[in-house]
Amino acid sequence: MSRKSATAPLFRQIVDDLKRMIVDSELREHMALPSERAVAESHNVSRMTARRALEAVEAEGLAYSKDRKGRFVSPNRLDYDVGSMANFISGAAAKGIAIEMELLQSVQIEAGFEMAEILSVPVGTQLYENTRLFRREGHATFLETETVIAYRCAEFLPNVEPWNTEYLQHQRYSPLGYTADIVIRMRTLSPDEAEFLGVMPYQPGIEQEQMVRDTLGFAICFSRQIWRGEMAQFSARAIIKH
Amino acid sequence: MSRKSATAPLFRQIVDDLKRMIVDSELREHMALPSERAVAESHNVSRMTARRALEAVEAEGLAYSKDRKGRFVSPNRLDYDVGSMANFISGAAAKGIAIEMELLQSVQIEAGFEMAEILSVPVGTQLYENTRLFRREGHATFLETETVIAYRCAEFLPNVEPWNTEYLQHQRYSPLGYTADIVIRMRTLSPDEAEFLGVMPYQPGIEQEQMVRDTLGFAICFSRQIWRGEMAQFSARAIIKH
DNA sequence: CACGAATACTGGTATATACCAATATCAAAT
DNA sequence: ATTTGATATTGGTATATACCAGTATTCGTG
Repeated sequence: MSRKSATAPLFRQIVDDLKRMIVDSELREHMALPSERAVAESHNVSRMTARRALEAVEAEGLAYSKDRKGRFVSPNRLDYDVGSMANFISGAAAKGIAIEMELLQSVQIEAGFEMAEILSVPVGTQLYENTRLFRREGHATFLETETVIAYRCAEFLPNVEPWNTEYLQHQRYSPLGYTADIVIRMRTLSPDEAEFLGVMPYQPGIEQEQMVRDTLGFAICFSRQIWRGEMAQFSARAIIKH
Repeated sequence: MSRKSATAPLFRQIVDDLKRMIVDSELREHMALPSERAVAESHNVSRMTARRALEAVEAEGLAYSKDRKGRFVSPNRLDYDVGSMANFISGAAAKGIAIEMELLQSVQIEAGFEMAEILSVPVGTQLYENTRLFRREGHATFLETETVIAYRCAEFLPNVEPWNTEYLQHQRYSPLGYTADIVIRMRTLSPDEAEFLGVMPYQPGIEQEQMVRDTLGFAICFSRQIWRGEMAQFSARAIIKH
């Protein structure tokens, strides 16, 4: 209401110009946007105003920034089908999308209070914690931390030494489950997460939690993903309960 | 990396102060945060720096702003269980959460190219389009636009005159379906949407699309929700396909 | 040619200032 | 008691300036 009667703010006009350049494909994926100073000069505004425009484009998910390097056009979203997460990577491959997975850390820990609560196990239970970074065409997309109950791991994979790093780099435990309770919400990235994902800290992203259970409903593992907001898209099929 | 070795930026320290005030419950839901000028004075910084801090708190979803009124503490998230959306309102009521639904618009239109594509019907097919605003304790939370194929509506509700506004105000067509294909992603709010939701335009929010089908897989209706980002939380149960 | 230093450029932070338009408050006039 | 109008406060926009710390390039030296 109200202000829309007046002319649009200067920086919004610049945003529109920049967006037009992107949708018209003058600028392609991962190409650099003009710098703050360049926009300031070309549009005859102060650098702060140019900055606001570029930040707005970033906030809309059309661009991402690398500290002191510049701003770049965001690639298309990556769809994550929560119903076929067991073969997420091969599913994407079938659509011609190559997903790279990097194992960042794999440690054995004891359940603290919070994780014991989540997994319904006693405090001190042995757990495996695996952190993986997923990229698409070299572009970091989301980060996953998976927490598996150790003895359940042996139960499902009797032939595999669970501490086999080679194995962990190519497989995930999630496929072992039968149901997954999923929660999706928006939140800002911590500085640590932002660093791995190559974005500025405190940018909004999307968090997805999965509680994976067996057919009897007993917990197997819990995983938490944090996605770059502009890259995330989740799809699912729900059976409507009447 | 890099900068974290140095001391944190001034505005981040202020953000931490404000966040502490919120989590320590010095400030409760919907209470006003200190104004930009007040923060500037109390922390001995320029107004622009105070503003950056308050905007960051807003970006993190802990506060929302009303133009020229101030910034206020965000309420808790509202969970939307996509598996029981047929009785979303009564489900929330069972948890002690009162959801108010307001019918903003209800029109009969003909399918354009895009919607015809989505619903797999010929261009020109009669459709009902209903727009509803959902609030919790008077606080706008999400906006829904539902597009129903008119003749399917009569099929499922033979006893109800579909153009009965009274009915539309209290019921939704979605429950008529059996499966729903759901897509969730983050995007910024258009100025129109922002106005209905009472937030500043171009703030990030979460969009949820639902394609509701009958048991044979034929389309019944398509609905699109846009949520205030800090209010949104989606939960679902997936059956893992092997 | 290879290396390293100087240089230009980038975004991030921070201040000071100015004006606008919407809102809220409160006192004066009716 | 109600309306009106002045005033203070709010966030939104915009400029000009300054400095910092990484990054990329270039150019001269060995």
